[in-house]
Amino acid sequence: MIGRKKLCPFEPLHLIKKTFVPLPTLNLSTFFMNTKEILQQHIAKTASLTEEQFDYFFSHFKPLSFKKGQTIISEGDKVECEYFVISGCLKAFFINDEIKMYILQFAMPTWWTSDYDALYNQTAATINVDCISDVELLCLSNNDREKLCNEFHQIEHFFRWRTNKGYIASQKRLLSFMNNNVKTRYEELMVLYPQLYNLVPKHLIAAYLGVSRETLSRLNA
Amino acid sequence: MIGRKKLCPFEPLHLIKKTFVPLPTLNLSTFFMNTKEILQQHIAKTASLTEEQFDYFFSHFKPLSFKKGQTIISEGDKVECEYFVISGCLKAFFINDEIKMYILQFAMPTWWTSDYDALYNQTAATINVDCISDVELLCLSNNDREKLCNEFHQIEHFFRWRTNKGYIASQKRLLSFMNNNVKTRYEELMVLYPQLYNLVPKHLIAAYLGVSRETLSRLNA
DNA sequence: AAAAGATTGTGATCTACATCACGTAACCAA
DNA sequence: TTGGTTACGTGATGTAGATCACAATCTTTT
Repeated sequence: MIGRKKLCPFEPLHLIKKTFVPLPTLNLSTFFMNTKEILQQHIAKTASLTEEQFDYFFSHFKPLSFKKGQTIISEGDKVECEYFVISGCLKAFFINDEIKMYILQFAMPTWWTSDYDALYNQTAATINVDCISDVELLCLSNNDREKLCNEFHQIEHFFRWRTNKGYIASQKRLLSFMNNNVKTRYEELMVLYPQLYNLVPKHLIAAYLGVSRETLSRLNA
Repeated sequence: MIGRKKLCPFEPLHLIKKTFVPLPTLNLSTFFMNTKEILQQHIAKTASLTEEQFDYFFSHFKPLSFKKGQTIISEGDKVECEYFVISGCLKAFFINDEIKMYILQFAMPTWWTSDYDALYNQTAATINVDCISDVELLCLSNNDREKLCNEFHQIEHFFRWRTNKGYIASQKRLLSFMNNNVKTRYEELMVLYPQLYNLVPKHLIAAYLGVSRETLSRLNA
């Protein structure tokens, strides 16, 4: 665990008042599943694969473990893979003039992350990905994804839907950025992902919201 | 044509100095193609369909014409279709508190537009789409898209790539929003789409950049 | 051609957020 | 336990961009 443990003021009151209840997004059933089952359950929501097909699909993923603070993609790298998060939390971020950091995405269990621009267009990475906590990942290469999409219609279907969801979420975030002030965006984020409140330090939340850590700190008053 | 006709200061100098040259993005060959050929050429870039398959695909599109100022999607509507632009220019926008407008997308020829959140999730529209100029569109229903994606692997492939490109562009715009000031964002937009300089009024450019029209106006100084 | 509406520029003032500076508390490693 | 690092709060001050107000063009309609 990283950051201080405090009650998240954005959780519904009944959760705060009662004794500890598992956070809704920390799915306990997921916690006891193995890596393969986690991916299988994730895929099954949008694509139907036979056991054999899924085994074949799964055989293209490489399991990886990283420690807190380790880097997975650095600016300038050739990007070969995308990553499916089994446990832990990553950040995908951009560093401006070697000074300011902007976080594009926190990647939590069952989320996918990479520098998709660099990955699809085979250009050097412009964003970085590193580990906010110890993490377990499944790594899928760009070539294998395209091969699998080509071999199985259902897999292409899955990836269309995944990207679709990402696109819609990205449009919403853009709108929120234009339309709302920092306080509103912070509240939106905390309502959507209350686990972030204790999982990541506040200056990273600020970097996600696109404000200074000082301004974020002053919002509580 | 809408807006004043002035030389776009963001075009390369040699284009400004010489007598009129067609803008690079106004593809003259496209101009003389018919509706079906425009869609066919667009699809052919990412999917290979036989003539019969394309005819079948095309038969699901409904051609529509609108006049400048007409509304295609209003907030609160049930959204049934997405639109492929043949000619003209649309804007997809959000209105905040019945006062401020934020433009999510200008849709130009061979671009697709809709309220994708409402379309995919079958919820009421939160964004509006209307016509900045007279437009010709091809309309494809959500049901037909899903049916076609299911029937033809290559069509699902096409839509995966289309969404993918949109996702990457959206992420880039988000980063630019966090990282750059108005002037830089304006210059980026004008370099990417110089035709917008004369095609749409400046207050719409401002609404796309997320600033007031006054601030945009003052940038020239 | 005249009237009405849209588009754009510009001054004056206000405000949300950034930046700099400093202090305190929690965590970690030896 | 101690010393170093990271996280976080808060005052003082600076600034990009918003808002309000008014005027000058340009475009469209009648």
